[in-house]
Amino acid sequence: MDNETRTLFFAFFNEIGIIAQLSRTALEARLPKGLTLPHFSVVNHLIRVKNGQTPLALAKAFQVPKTTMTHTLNGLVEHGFVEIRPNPEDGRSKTVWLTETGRRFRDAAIKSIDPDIDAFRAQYPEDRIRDLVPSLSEIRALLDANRD
Amino acid sequence: MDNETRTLFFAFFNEIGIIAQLSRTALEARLPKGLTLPHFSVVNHLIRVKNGQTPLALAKAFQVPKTTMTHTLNGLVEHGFVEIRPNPEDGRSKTVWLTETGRRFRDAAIKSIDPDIDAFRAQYPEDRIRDLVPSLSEIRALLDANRD
DNA sequence: CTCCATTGGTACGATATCGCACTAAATAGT
DNA sequence: ACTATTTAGTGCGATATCGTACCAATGGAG
Repeated sequence: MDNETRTLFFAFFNEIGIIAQLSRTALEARLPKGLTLPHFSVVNHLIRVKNGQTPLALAKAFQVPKTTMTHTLNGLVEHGFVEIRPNPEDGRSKTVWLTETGRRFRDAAIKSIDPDIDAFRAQYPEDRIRDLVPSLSEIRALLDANRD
Repeated sequence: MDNETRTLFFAFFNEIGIIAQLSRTALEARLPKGLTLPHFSVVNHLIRVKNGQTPLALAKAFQVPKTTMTHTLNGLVEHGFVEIRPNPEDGRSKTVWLTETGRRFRDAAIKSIDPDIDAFRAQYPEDRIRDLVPSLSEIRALLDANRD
């Protein structure tokens, strides 16, 4: 393979990786101690997408192994942010439901993150982000499909 | 803040996070067992950028805490991929040098990853990636600068 | 109905990541 | 020169991540 091509793709995925790392760190700095990006993401997902999802559905939504999701959900249960109930449609499965405490946690997190978004938006305009998302979404879907 | 704005930025960073995760997993599947993306990245960096860097310089290049870099370098030393020598210019510091084994590891890794890049490139053309990199690079630099 | 392959979830162990505290060397201020 | 501060690296403990093995429920084939 052409070396410049390889360098280009490495540079691309490298930038992606560093942005992921920096944004994650920035977000976690706003969360109460002991809570991580996955904790916030799951709660946010339950609000924005659908409450009462199964653990496996959540694991797939975030592209993590199911054991990792089990661990994340245990943390959320310990904090009282979600409740786990049996799945009436499948005895092997469970469902995950937000609690009022979980909603308050999410609202507080949003409130403390908003200023950071504003600051970032002032330096990198919303419209430019809007232009990037479809490309990234397509790339994400391709990588996901290529995964065996 | 406008809710749609917030959703947009969350979507953006979410796509970034998932791409980072999927690409990392895909790369690590090609590496010998026990070796991770950071291991490969450091070796690659020593070849592409500069041999004989200090651990702290490497930590900064990859935006990880220095303790994490210490851990990664220990793994590389155990595999015989790098040698650590004192830094003649600073008694507190060290320098990291590739070994011949390390070069071979890197060459073999590249060879096994190239087909994946080719497959991806067939679905998402190189030129579109080339267009994305400057924006991502700018965003990475902004996030890095905003980090206190 | 019985068997067997598949599926959802967890227990456990290995290891990656990272914050905190510490040491030793370098540097700045006086 | 002397002291205080900063800097490079490590030891250690906490915890996030993930692979393997396992169990229980499901669903399909006969």
